[in-house]
Amino acid sequence: MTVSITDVARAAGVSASTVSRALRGRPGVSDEVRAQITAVATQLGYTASRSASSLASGRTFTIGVVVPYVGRWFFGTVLDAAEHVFSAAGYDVLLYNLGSPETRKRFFTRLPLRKRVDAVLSLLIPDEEESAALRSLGVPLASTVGGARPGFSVVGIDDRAGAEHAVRHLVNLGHRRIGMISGSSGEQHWTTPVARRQAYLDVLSDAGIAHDPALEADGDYTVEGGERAMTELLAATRPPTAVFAQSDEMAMGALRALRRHRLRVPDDVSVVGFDDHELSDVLGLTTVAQPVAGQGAEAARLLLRQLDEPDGERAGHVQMPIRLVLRETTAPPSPRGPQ
Amino acid sequence: MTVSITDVARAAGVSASTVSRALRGRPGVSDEVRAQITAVATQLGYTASRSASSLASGRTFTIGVVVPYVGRWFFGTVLDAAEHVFSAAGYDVLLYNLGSPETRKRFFTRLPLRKRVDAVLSLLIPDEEESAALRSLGVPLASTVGGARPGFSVVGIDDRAGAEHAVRHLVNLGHRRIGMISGSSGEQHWTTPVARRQAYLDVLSDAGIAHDPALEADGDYTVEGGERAMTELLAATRPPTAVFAQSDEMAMGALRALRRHRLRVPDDVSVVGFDDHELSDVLGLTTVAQPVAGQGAEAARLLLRQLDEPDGERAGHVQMPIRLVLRETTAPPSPRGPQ
DNA sequence: CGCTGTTGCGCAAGCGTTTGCGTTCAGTTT
DNA sequence: AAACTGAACGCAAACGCTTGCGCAACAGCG
Repeated sequence: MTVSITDVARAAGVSASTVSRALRGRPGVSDEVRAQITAVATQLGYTASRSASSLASGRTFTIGVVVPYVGRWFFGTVLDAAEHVFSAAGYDVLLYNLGSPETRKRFFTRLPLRKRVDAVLSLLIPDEEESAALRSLGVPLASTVGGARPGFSVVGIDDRAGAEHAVRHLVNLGHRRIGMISGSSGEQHWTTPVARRQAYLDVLSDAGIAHDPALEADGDYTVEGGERAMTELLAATRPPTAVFAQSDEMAMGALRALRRHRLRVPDDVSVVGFDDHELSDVLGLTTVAQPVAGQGAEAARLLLRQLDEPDGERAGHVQMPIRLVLRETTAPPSPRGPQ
Repeated sequence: MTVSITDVARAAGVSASTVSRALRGRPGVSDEVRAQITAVATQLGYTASRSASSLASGRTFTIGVVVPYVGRWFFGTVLDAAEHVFSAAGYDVLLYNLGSPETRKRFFTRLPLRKRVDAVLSLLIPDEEESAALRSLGVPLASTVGGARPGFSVVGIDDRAGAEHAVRHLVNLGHRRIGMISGSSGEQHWTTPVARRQAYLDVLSDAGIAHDPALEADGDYTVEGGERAMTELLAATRPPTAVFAQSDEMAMGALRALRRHRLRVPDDVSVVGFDDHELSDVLGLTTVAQPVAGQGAEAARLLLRQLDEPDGERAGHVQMPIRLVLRETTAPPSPRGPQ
């Protein structure tokens, strides 16, 4: 039925061990024999059984990638880039999409990737317990999206600096009433929203602007959430003349809410986002750009490096650059204020 | 080091075969013994090695999913939904991201998923040769995105009807000069762009409108391509008063081009897209909605069904519903025309 | 010309499961 | 009471690779 290594061995007139060594570039095979074997193998359409070879060798040549939502632009883009790096290095990727709390819980208790992967890339921030579970796999770990944990290589950005850029930009334009649409504060161990908020507070304080809690709203990192949050902010006694959204998706929701309220952007209200979503350019959204695909690729490379040098087990930590991208949703405040 | 089936067997005072049968719910084990074994197994944190069990049984309990670009909204969403169905059924998914022609070629010649998967879901349209390669795997096959091929279950939509809705809507509004931004016509075997274009031609002809080749441009299914295409159309001697873009992403590019040309939408030019991208709502884009996640889930279910009934090998064919979603980018043509 | 190194290859023992078949034994049937 | 059931379980042979070790053959050295 399906051609095995002994078929190749027989056809080439050698032993199975020699075929194995020849095909994987191991030493101990003369050049002529190796050439002959590869010829026979390709002619027979032979591919080594991954199950068998990983059972025998202990290496699986596959990487587990866990993601909260593959469908979301950010994660899809990171995954895309990481997958390219992995597959170029001969690794397959096993994808786990852990959107709902139940799947997530089930995943971490049953740990389906035990003995199935050589490394794990996590695009979600594991809590203390989850990261312990991952560490118990005994393989190199990496995660994007900040949230350093012991045993993990992490690649991320300086959230604080990014948010500072965004808010300072608004301050520099002359805004004094600056709102913020924050990410979900649901997960405590997830530092990004906290860091960005702190930057917001710091910049305001530096500029001598009193912090008004009525100018903060939670947008849950989604378009709809951003729309809701913006609507809330507009309902404040003295609505903001500018808002900083902690993600572009929320900023887009904000734009939508503003349009529904017949407010002009940036004439009435300025908006600045965070991420540089692929469609932010289309919308003309001013935002803090971070290298999303770059982070995925870098994290993948970090893992591969750890796989190559099993002794130098040191988990890396890479900080990627950010920059403020000026587009068309920010401008000085209108002299007559919003409305 | 890591706990194996014999460890469990020893701890439970039974043989490995009994452990295997007990844990997988096979008959031939008394209830008490089974309970005892499961208790011991969970207490020891035992998970069966996938490599070993698939080597022995031939079943891998993993599904291969091949995708052109995980990063793109459409594919990411389909994948997301499919993954949920698979993982709920106890299957893992092995992801192959085949963006570039080289990776794609390498994938199909080396076929890394030979003996690695129980089924394959393809989100790209394989050409004759590629689909033959997939068939040679001897496992159930399914694909979304139309393009029926022998041996494949396919779930898709009525592209023709969808495009007809879109174009007829523009005709009904009173437009006579209707442009089209089409998808890449690069791949011949890929029927979607052809079907949508045919619908466009038919509706025009039904309405007694002469077809003007200058009103067609290729947008390559990307935002940038859509922008370029719209720019081309606007450079025509008599530019269109409305355009039908074969995807929302291209429509968004078109919106961008229009804004750059200081043209108002829908006052000067109407735009209708196709897909109902998650951000189309934000942009107020009128479009033909198709159930994207639904298609992924349905395709996954089709595959699982084939895996369950290996005798009833019949490949299914599912057509999902579409509908025109009216938003804010379409209106009757302005009396004074564009410009 | 014996001796030690290399080099190239085959042998066989795993790797951790699954599964067909054989055995045991309690419970039925004559 | 002997013979006959099944049910419950163990034995051992796969599954298709990898890899440590052994063994030739042959080179280079004194």
